[in-house]
Amino acid sequence: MTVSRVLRNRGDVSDTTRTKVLAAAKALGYVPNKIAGALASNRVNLVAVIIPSLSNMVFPEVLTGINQVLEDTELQPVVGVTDYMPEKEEKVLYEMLSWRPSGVIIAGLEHSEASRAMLKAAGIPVVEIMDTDGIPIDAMVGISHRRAGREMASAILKAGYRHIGFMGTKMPLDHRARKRFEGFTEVLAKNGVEIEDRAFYSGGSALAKGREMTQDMLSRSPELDFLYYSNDMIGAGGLLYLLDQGIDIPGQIGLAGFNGVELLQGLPRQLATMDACRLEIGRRAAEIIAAQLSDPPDPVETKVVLAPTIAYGDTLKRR
Amino acid sequence: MTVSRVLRNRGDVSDTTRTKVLAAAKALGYVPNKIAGALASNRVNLVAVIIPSLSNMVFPEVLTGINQVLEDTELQPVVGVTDYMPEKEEKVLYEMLSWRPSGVIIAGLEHSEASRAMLKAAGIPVVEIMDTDGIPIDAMVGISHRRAGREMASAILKAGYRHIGFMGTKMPLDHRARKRFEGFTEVLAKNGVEIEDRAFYSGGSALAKGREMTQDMLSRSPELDFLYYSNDMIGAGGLLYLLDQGIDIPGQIGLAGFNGVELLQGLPRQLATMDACRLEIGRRAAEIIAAQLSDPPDPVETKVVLAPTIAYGDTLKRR
DNA sequence: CAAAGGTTTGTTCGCGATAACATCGTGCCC
DNA sequence: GGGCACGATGTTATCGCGAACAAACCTTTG
Repeated sequence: MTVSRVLRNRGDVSDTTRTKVLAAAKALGYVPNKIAGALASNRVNLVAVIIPSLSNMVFPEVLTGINQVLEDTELQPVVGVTDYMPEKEEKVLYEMLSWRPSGVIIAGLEHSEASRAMLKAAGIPVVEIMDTDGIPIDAMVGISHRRAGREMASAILKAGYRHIGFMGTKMPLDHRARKRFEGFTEVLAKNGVEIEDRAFYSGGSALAKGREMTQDMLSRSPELDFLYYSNDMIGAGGLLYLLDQGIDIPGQIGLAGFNGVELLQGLPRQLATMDACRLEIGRRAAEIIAAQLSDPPDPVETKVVLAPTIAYGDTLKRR
Repeated sequence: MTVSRVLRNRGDVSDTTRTKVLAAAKALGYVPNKIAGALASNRVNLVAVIIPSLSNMVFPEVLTGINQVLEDTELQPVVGVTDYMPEKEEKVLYEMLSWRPSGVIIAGLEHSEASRAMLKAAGIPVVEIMDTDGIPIDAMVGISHRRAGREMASAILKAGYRHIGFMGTKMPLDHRARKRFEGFTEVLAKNGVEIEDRAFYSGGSALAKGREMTQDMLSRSPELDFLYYSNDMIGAGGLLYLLDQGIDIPGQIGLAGFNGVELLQGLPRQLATMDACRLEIGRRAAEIIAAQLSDPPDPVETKVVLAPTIAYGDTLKRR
């Protein structure tokens, strides 16, 4: 018991025994068994973080934000990846919950019935992140992707572009991309504009795909004067292709992506994009979890809607 | 006990009771407590994966390889990030080991004395990955970065370049980058060539840094005819800059990076690089863990040295 | 129909820690 | 010097499950 107290820094232990215990622990290479500790204390201090993908640049940045905040607490994030598949999300969630984490941060607002039931039944703080177009189970932090789509559409129309092509990923289950697209077309429709060509890809190097798709689309639909990409990577590919071709950007053709990835800063031109507030989302989500778990719970805003900001860069005319 | 048997699919249970149990579990939303299970059975089925960074594109790919293999087993990876800091590695390792994982996959061969002691004392399979220039604690999978550096140097010299500049990250603790550099300079030295200029960066967008640094270096040392970058991202930045400047590549200046990232496929020119076998490393490491944990342990090769292959691309003359 | 043997279900104990409470010492005060 | 308070240390029960063994229940067979 004294050893336990020393190693957890809890309760009074005299300095002499404390040092003796620490010395012995070191000599023996003793590593406490958190499994037993967690069982006995009913406290786990793990936060399950469930995201669709790691190979995306956007989620690692969210993780960074989460880490930054949790580092100052005793909480530790544990990451699970769903590959955008609801069944896998369900499985990962089940696995995670069976470790009885202290909280859950999960991407998106769309989950299977079973997943929602598990989250509700878990009796722990749940923060749904990235997206705010929907009703959260508990807390949420994100941006409105519908609004992001709408704002980009407005900016494009205001700049005078009228013949718009769209390129995105072939991901029916990426609800956020879908919502952006919906918001985008909604504003276009209100202004009597329709998307004139579209293309979707899956797999491969996004940059290379952006190139190819742009080439294909322009040869198919040479009248286009604007290309909207569902992410910056393919947008960057398109940009590089158009620059190669000596096309006037943003005069002849305008371009925009989404995400505000750091990569863009190194391109010959700055691609117009919209910041998805990834780091901030991670931080705020972690803060909500931490606040709800502190004793007594700190009051926090549990429905956080961040405002994505448009970056015009060099590929979208301004008026 | 019968419930336990049903939920773990272990032991004989009649179909009638099995269905009854499953129905009840579902109705109650019962999620078994793995903490208690792990404590009782002394089996955890977690594999600790300890890597320096997630924002790098190289480690996510290793993780993908690990995932691919572990998905077919009952093992589950748990990721810890060290930010290239030995103290943090030590801390993360300690935290991880206190959950008593079934195996450890850890990047690099260089660890603090304490970390090595913990790994040895843990009594579980340990696979050190990425690098093979050194002596592993237990198993290792990777490439020789020294050799990678040497081979690139040979290729560059063979192509006739003699005035070489180097750009890399300011990371004294990235041992693999260091070893590549050592191998590189070693071959140069043998051929009476020295690196004529060098620059290091930290933080920021690698692509943008590649641009800036290349510009600076060439204005400082205009006589250079080859630029060797410690990673593809800054190499790509340099490439884009030089193309902007209308410089003849690979005639006037040759370029090479390292890693073989997918990104490169979308660039206007293919940057010369060397594949680090990231996916393969992840897969092999996971296979070693899985094999050693199967009962009885499958025999596997525990010292796997993969051969990095050079890709000449369009930025390195061939002869 | 009893014994044997297999299948299914139940009991007990312990995993390694912590919570809660109990005990031991020491110093202080009246 | 006795009583008390408080800090330091020790005891016991418990967390939820699985291992190992025990018991109950079937089925088969001579």
